[in-house]
Amino acid sequence: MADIESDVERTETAATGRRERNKADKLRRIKDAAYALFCERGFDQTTTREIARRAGVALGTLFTYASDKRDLLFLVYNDRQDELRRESFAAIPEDAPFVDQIVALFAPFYAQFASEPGFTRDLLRELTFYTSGVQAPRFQAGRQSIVTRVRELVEDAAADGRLAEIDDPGLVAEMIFGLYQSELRRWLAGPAPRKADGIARLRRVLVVLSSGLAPADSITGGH
Amino acid sequence: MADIESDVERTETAATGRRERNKADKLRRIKDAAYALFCERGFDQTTTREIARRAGVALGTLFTYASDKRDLLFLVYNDRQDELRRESFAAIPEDAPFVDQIVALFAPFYAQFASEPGFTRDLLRELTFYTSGVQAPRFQAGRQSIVTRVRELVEDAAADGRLAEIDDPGLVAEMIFGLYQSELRRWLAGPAPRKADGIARLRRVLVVLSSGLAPADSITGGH
DNA sequence: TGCCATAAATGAACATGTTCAATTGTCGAG
DNA sequence: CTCGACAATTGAACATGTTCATTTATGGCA
Repeated sequence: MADIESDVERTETAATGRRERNKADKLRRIKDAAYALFCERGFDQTTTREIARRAGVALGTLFTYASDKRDLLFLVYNDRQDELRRESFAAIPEDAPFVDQIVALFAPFYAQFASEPGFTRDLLRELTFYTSGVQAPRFQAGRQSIVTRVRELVEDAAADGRLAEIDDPGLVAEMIFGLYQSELRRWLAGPAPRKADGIARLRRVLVVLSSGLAPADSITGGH
Repeated sequence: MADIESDVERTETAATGRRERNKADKLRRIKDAAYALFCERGFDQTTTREIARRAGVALGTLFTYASDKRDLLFLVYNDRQDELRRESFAAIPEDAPFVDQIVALFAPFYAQFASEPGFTRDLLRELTFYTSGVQAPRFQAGRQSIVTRVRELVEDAAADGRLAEIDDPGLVAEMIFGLYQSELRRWLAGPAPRKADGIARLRRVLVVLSSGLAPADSITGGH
């Protein structure tokens, strides 16, 4: 038995010990099981026992990786949020119209959410005032960094004249993020949200908002 | 026994039968107990058994008045929402600046929510994609009627020149409601939200939005 | 008044989230 | 290799939302 384990150990990454590797494996299996079941059945209809069974761990093990069932949702989503954030930050075109930049920033989220609308609905419900779980700080930090990126875009656009002077870029960034969220909710309230529809509505909303943010001459020029 | 019951019946409102009156009494007690406990302990920490005990009914009786625990939240809130809506519609000043009208519309909600921030947080979480419960249609209808009132205010303001021409008043109304909601969430994320702070921020947000909605001359005139 | 049909209420039984004392597995020291 | 210390895992026990067969209360009728 000791020989076999030694063999396995050698074929795996040598740097990490067995304990560490077992933990990582279990975490991976738990995340996969939870995500699959949340998508298949929805958050409320998924039981923690079923997640544990599919992950091949005991029921209690779940609660050493997440503080509670809600936290499992964010254990799963936080990884995805990081990917999406990287992807979306990378997709922002430089020197493009402000609205195009914001749309490009949010587009990857729409793409992901359209593929799993049920999961996203549950997420949007559970993230409301979610601060207690172990995964909460990481989630909230990720979200904050998106708002910060929006603020930077506002500041840059104001600096080079694509937008008018902005008194409070932070306030505007939070307004844009708030509008994005409410659009997301409306979009997901329908039965089968399509990315193109969501993006189109978001653009219209941003155009209405921009009218007030654009330089004065661009407004008077438009009429 | 029959005599006593007859006496009671005569002293009460004669129009309704005993069965109907009993139901109304129970419903009242259930609403009161649920609201009190949701406020005291929060939604998650309140047990249905405790609500039933305080209301003086059996556990199962709760579920003849609400489809589930979440529905109890809206059984309680729907009455309040109706009051708040009446109050807020009545408080809208005519021929006042558009932003003042919107602020007046939402002010009663801020007042109520400031008095029970915990209850409101739970409500904001649970109302997300809430459509299954018996109380859901009434709640969603009430909410829709607020959006409709906002749209009317937009249309009226556009008609008499307090705002610029609006292509899609419905879209603008939904934007305003969306901004109100996101402001509410931010306001309630703090420890002890004060009405004046929430209203002040809402006003600032509406002013930023209005810049784009105002007639062109009022913008160029401002600078 | 006595009786039946039906609405309403009941709480035991079940399903599922969560805890925690007991067990098992891992690592480093000798 | 063996052992002790500690980290990780386990699942039985408990707490609480929900269901439903049974019981109780009510109103109409003879």
